[in-house]
Amino acid sequence: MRDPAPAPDPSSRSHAGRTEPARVRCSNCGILSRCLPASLNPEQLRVFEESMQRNRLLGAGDHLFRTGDPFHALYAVQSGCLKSYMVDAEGREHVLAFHFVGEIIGVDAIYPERHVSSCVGLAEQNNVCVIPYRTLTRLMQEMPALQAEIMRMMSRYVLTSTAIAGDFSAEERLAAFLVMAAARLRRPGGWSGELNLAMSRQDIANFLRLAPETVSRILARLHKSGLIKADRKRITLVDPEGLGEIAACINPYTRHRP
Amino acid sequence: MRDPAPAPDPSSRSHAGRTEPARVRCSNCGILSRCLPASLNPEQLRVFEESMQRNRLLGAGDHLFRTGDPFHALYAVQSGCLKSYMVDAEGREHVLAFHFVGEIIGVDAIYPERHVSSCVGLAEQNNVCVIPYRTLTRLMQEMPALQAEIMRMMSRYVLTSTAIAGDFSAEERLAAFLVMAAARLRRPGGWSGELNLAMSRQDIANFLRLAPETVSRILARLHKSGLIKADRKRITLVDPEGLGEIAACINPYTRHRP
DNA sequence: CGGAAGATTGACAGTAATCAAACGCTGTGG
DNA sequence: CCACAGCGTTTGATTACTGTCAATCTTCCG
Repeated sequence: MRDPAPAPDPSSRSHAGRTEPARVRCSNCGILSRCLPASLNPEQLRVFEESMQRNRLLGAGDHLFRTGDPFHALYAVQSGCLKSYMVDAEGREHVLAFHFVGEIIGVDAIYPERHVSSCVGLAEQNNVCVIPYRTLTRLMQEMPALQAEIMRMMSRYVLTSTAIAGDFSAEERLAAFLVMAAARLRRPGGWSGELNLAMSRQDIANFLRLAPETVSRILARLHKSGLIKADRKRITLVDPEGLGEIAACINPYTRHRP
Repeated sequence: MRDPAPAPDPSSRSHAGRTEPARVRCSNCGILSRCLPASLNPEQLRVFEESMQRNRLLGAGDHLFRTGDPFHALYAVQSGCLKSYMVDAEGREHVLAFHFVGEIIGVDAIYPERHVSSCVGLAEQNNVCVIPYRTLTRLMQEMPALQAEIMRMMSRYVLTSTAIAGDFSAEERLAAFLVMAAARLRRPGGWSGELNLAMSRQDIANFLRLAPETVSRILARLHKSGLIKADRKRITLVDPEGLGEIAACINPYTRHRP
């Protein structure tokens, strides 16, 4: 999330601004291995790059799109962290998903052809690659590897959606959230056990359909149990196994790997 | 669900048996307009048909697949109704989805390459078309219309998953469930307002993360309010508008249509 | 007809929400 | 450099929605 961005394009260093950064070269991107075009060969990768629009750089609170916006493109998170949310008729906010580095945003808008949720940046800098949908579908025709990756990606999306949707206790859901976040933030290189969450307690609560007070209380309880260390947004998984046991029910990420 | 099956293949009348029915011809199928190959031209349709395996005919309680089974194919519901569910470590059953006529089963297994849920028939007869995944991905390459339909289908899957997952009251979720079921069961031809649910109260409860008693109570309450008539599995939506108001929050099906 | 399974209704309990207040960062301005 | 405002977080007390336990009723088959 707010970790040192993995080999960002130099031009994106024109930070602070909505001044559009230059188009990113996937071949130089530090997160290529975890992104959509991971399995493309060099020539395909070049074609894929060519079809991307300029990246968008969002500060904390900047919107990528809002409910009702027409759907034109999917987005890949190059750095940062974003949340998709809806506000219902009663004014309650529902967080549908958090989007970490390497993940794809916007699949829920394909069918309705416009965005049903809003998407906002959480980290201080959020760099997203813009993948025009029309182009993407064309490329899928030519690149079986890309098509396969997209199908996997959407399948994974369904898995994660159904995971938290289940009938689990507050503690189980929060534990699962932490384990999932850890799995999704983990770099191939290894991992210290320390999370740096970009989202607020309120966001976590709205995602897990809990009150923010409940999130605090459970985090405190897990802390006292010695399973985690919770200091504001810096959360350390002291006993991942123990956490995983609590979250045993859920967690597609730990259960099934191809 | 248990409605008169829409123009089923004559051979499927060899009911009662697991004796495999002959391959169904999509071009003759009564639900073609609501199914995956809806937008294919006649020639493409012929090719699509050729690549299908024999249909599977399931009685109530028969399993289509179980957790852990290797993933080879997606399934399209030609008639009947099925549920996907998981049993967690504590032995609780979680219903992930109900599958109505025209809907696709198995997308959550694409990523893990084996089934993470079990799928079982609910109606007395459930006829599902078997679409080998390997073949499907090949056909997608050649048929843009098929590819587009699959992307829409998976997007819709994400939408419905996130709908019920939200933080809504028991009444809101149940109302939304009824409205969604009505929308998904509605024939193009029109509709009386009467539902014939194939699933038990327990199934509904496990899907909506409620106790079966709560489902009963809320149905009774909605009945007294004059919004529905609930007689066992036969539920009539007397005041769909009123129901829709309660479910205002959720319901991708009523909200966004392309 | 009788038994079993599912559905309904009632009484009570528990988890998590709500209301309320205090605490601790963070950033600003004196 | 420190004071203070503002916001998010934490903690406590109480409420309420929904779950659990239990009994009854209905339907469906054997």
